[in-house]
Amino acid sequence: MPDAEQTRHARKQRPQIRVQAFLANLPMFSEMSAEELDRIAAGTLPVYADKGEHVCRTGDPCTGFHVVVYGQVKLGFTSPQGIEKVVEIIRPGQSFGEALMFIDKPYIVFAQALADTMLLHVAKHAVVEELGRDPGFARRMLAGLSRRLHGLVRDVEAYTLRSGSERVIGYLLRDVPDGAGADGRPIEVNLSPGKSVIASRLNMTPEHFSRILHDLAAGGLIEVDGRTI
Amino acid sequence: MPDAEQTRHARKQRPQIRVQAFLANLPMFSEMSAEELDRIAAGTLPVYADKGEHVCRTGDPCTGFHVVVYGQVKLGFTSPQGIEKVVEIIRPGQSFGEALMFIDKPYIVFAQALADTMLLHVAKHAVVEELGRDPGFARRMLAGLSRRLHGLVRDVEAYTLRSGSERVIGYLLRDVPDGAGADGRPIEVNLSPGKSVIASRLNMTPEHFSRILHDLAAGGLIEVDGRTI
DNA sequence: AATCATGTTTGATCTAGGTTAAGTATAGGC
DNA sequence: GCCTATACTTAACCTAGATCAAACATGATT
Repeated sequence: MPDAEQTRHARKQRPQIRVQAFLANLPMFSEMSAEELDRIAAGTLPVYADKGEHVCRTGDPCTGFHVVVYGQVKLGFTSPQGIEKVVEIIRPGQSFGEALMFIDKPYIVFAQALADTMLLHVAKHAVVEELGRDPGFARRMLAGLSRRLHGLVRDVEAYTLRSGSERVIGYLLRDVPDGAGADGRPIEVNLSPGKSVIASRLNMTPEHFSRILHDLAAGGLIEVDGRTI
Repeated sequence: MPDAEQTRHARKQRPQIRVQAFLANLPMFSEMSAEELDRIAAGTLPVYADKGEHVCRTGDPCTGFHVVVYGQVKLGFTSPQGIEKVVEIIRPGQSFGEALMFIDKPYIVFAQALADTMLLHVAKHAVVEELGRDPGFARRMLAGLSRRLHGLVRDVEAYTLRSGSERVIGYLLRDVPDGAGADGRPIEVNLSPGKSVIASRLNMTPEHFSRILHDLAAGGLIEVDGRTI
C-alpha cells in the first residue's frame, strides 16, 4: 500500500523545496539560528496527499504537527450520523495539530486534502527538545496557539450570534487588508476550496450559501463569476 | 468610586487566602520552586467582584490573566443587538485571559461574576519573565492553552452537529468520572450557575432548555429538584 | 462530440428551535 | 410574616434555515 502510493506520487513531478528555508519563513520558526533550524529540519518528513486523501483521521494518535507547503487541506469532524462539518481550511504556510502534541490525546478532527498537497510533518520530540533550549521559541509557540484560540472564539461568536449572511460577508472580507477598496475599486475574492466546503466551514448548507450569494448579487453588493467574486 | 467599592467590600468578611499556597495547587504552577512562586505571587493582585459585577469588558486591554479563587464568573459576548451569549463558566481553580497576554489584542469577551467572587490577577510581566527562566513552566502553559483549544473545538463540534438535547446531556455528564453510576446508583448534578446561564452556554434559549429537562424527566432519564438533578 | 461525475443552483416543503406572552416558584429584603 | 424581584415553566405561534428533489454547469474521460 505505501508502495502503490509512492509509485503514484513518483509519477507526478513534485516541486522540490528547501526545508530549512521554508520553515524559516513561518512565524513559529522565525528568528531561529541556522543550527536550531537544522535540528528542527532533522525531525521533519515530507508528506504528500492527493486530492481527497486523508492526512489523518479522528482517533489517530498525534506524533507531531503538520505544515502545508502547497495545496490545501480541510479540518473537520464527522457526526455519528455521517454528516461532515469543516472546522478550518488550512492553506500554504499554515499548520495544524500543534495543540494535540502538548496534551496526550488523539485527533478529534480529520484532515483531508482538498487538492494535491504537500505537507511537512514536524516530529513532536524535535519541538519539545527545542522548547527546552529556546525560550523565544516557546514564546512564539504560545503566541501561535493563542492566536488560534482567539480565532476559534471568534468563530464561536459567529456561529452563535451571527446570521447566515453575516457569516458569509465576514468570510468574504476575512483577509481584506483594511483600507483596500476604500477607493471604490472592487475587491476580488477567490472561492478556491469549492463552495460546498466553504458553506460547511460557515456552518450552513450549500443550498443556503448559494442563495445568500444570489441575494448579495441581486442587492448589487457582489458580482459572482464561477469561483471568483 | 474605588473608595465606595472598597468600603462596600470591606464590610463583608472575606476569607483570607495564602497566595503562594493557592497558586501552587494550579496545574500551571505545580512543580514550581518556592522562589519562583514568590516571584509570581509578587505579580498578583486580589480582585473582588460582587455578583453581577464585571471583571472586564469587551475591548478592555489585557494586562495579565485571572484565576478564580472562590465564586464563579461567566465569559461571554454581546451581539450588536444586545443579545448575550455565554462562552464559558469559570469555577474556582480555573483561569481565563492567558491567551490574550501573548497576542496584543483587547478582550473580545467580557467576564461577569455570577456570585460574589474572589480572583487573583497575575500580571503579564511576571508570567513572561518566568517563561524565560523556566522551560517547564512554558511547557505547562502550552499544555494549558492546548487543553483549552481542544475544549473549544469540542464546543464547536457540539454547537454545529449536536441537537439541543444532546448538548444538554453532554453538559450533565461533562465531569462525571466514567464508571460512576455504573452500579445503577443515580448521579447528582448541580446547576449552580442558574439555568438561563447554562442554557446560553449551550447556545439555546432558557425556554428550550426547560423543555428539554422536562422531556428528559418525562422519559424517566433524570429527576429535577430545583437546581439539582 | 457524447458520456459521466462532480459541483452548483432553484424551488417546494418541513422542522428545530426561537419569540412572545402569561403564568408560577423561590429567595432575599424589610 | 409579607412583598418585590428574580428565576423558572408552559403554551401558542412563527421564522431561519434544513431537507428533498429536480434541473443545470462544468470539466474531465472515452
